[in-house]
Amino acid sequence: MPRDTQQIVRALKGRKLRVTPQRFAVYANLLDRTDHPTAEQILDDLNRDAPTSSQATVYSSLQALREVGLVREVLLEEGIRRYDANVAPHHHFRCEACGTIEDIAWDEIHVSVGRLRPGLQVERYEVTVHGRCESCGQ
Amino acid sequence: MPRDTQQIVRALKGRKLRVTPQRFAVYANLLDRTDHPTAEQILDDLNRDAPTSSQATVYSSLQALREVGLVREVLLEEGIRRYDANVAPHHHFRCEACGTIEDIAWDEIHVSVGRLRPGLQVERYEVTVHGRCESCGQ
DNA sequence: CTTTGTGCAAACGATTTGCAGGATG
DNA sequence: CATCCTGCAAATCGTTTGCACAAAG
Repeated sequence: MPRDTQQIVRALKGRKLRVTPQRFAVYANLLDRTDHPTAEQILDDLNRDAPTSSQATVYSSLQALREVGLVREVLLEEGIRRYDANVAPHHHFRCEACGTIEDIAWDEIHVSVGRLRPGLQVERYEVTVHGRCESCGQ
Repeated sequence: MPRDTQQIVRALKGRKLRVTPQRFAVYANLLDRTDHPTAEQILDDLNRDAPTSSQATVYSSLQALREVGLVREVLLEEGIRRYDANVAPHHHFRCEACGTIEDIAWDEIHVSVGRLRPGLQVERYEVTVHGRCESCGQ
């Protein structure tokens, strides 16, 4: 369910990215999923019905979107790069059974990172929680 | 500075791993560094002076060590797999400037992961802190 | 002596790159 | 119409695999 087209166009233009159909599609796709897909999954999804974008273009679009801060990379599994259009601070939960990744709202976890050992300047942090999701129960 | 040889041999045997020179070397190397090296860095380090181990062997040793719980994989950067012989629970700090990774003792950070949303069973969690290390100053 | 591990080289999968043609602002 | 982007295919990088030989227990 694509959201407001104008909004996406504005986001891209605002970041000085040319609005090409491919780039638009990649970002729109990411905005409409909460499953943190890999580049390959996005590509497959985009080309499901009709050919929309090439592999190289999806990769370069993701890179561009990441550089301008519209998309972030999520690293929770060995050698797998996932993407997320939710760039607001939040934590992640990963089901050890099925691999599903879910967002955890920032306030759901309380963290107090004092001023660690002297010399380390903290800029940001995030928590990764591992466990079992609802469907994988115990 | 290799630590007690006996200790390493015991650790391997205790996990039912044959004590080969290559496997011993990989684990010893990891025990003696705190920089969370990649497989390639370990390989280079081992073969610095004399050829010690082949690439394939380092990879398979790391996998074996990981399976028996002597080593863990650390994922903090895009597509980079690092290894750590410190398997006790702890957090990580990554300098955004130089990429250095440092361990943060478990008690240095206080986290309260309540029982998130119903259905999610928490097994473990860890915090990743991003910032600047001492040498990269402010 | 049985089983497991090593080394080599080939195979792989994901990501990147070079470049010519096409689209955007 | 200058610049940036796309698509293709080839190149690259880290990791894995198959297999014959060697070593460990």
